[in-house]
Amino acid sequence: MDISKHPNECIFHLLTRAARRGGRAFKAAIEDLGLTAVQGRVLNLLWVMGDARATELGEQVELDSATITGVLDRLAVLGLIERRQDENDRRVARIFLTPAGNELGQKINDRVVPANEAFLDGMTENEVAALKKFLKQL
Amino acid sequence: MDISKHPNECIFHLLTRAARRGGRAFKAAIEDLGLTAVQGRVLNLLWVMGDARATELGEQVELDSATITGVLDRLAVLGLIERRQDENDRRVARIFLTPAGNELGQKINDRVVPANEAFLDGMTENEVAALKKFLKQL
DNA sequence: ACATTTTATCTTGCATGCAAGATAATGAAT
DNA sequence: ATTCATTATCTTGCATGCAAGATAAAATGT
Repeated sequence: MDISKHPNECIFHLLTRAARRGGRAFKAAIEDLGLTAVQGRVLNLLWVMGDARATELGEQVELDSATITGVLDRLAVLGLIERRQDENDRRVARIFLTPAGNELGQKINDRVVPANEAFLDGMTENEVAALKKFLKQL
Repeated sequence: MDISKHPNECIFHLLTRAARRGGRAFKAAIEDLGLTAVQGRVLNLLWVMGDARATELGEQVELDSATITGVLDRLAVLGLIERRQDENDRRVARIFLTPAGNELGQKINDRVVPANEAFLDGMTENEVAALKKFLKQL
C-alpha cells in the first residue's frame, strides 16, 4: 500500500488518531473526579512513584519542562500536590501528594485497569501484548 | 503485569508517548518547510484529497471544529490554502490549495515514506502491518 | 408558509505542547 | 577561589486540543 496516497497508512497519522481516542477514553473514565486526562495521569504516576522530581514526572509522561510546570501549578492550586525544595540540591522541586492528592491518586488507579480493558475490548491478550511491545520500542 | 503499579503497561500512557515521539519525528522531517507537524499533516491531506470541507479535514486528522478552524486560519495566512463558500450549501467552507500550497503539499508527501521508514526502522514488515492494523481498530 | 431541528463553521476560554531563553544552583577545571 | 559548563526549573510566546456556546444556513415537520 502506498502511503503517499493513503494517509491512513502513515504511522504518524495512525499514532496521533489512536492517542487522541485513548486520551478521550481516559478522560471520560476520570472526568467525574474533576481532572483532565493529563492531570490524572500525572497524579496517578505520582501516586505510584511516591514522590518525584518535576523533571522525572515530565520524562515519564513525555512532557517537557515548560508543560509539566503548568500541570503541576494547577494540581497545586487544587490542593493535590505540594512542591518542596530538595534539601540536598536546591535546584530540584520535589513533588509530594497531599492527603487529598493521595486519595484521588488511588481512585484514579482503581479505574486504570477497567478503562484499559474497555478500550482494548475486542483484542486478544496476545494482540494487546504485541501492540504494547511495539509501542514501547518506537 | 499489573497496570496499576506499572504506568508503562497502561495503553493510554503508551499511546501518548508513542504519538508524541512520532509527532516530533514528523516535525523534524518537514521542519525546514516552515510548517508545524499538524499544519503539515493537514496540508498533505488536502493535497491527497484535492479539495475538502473543513469538517472533513478535521475528521481525518481527528481534530474538532474549533481546532481545525485555527489551523486553517494559519495555513490561509501563509498563502497555502483558500476558503471558498460552497455554492450549493453556503454553510460549507470548501478548502482549496493555492499553487504554493500545492507545491508544498507535494514536497511534504515526498518525505512521508522516508520518514515512516526511519521511524519504523527495526521493525519487520509483518510487525509494521500488525501495528497499523491494531492502531486502526482502536 | 412557518416553526423546529439539524448541520457546518466559528468564537471564547482554558489546558496542554513545545521552542527559546531566563534564572539560580551545582559541578568541573584550572 | 574563580571561571566555565551543566543542570533543574521556570517564563514567554505561539500552536494545538477541546468543551461550551453562538451564528447562519439547510432540512424537516406540521
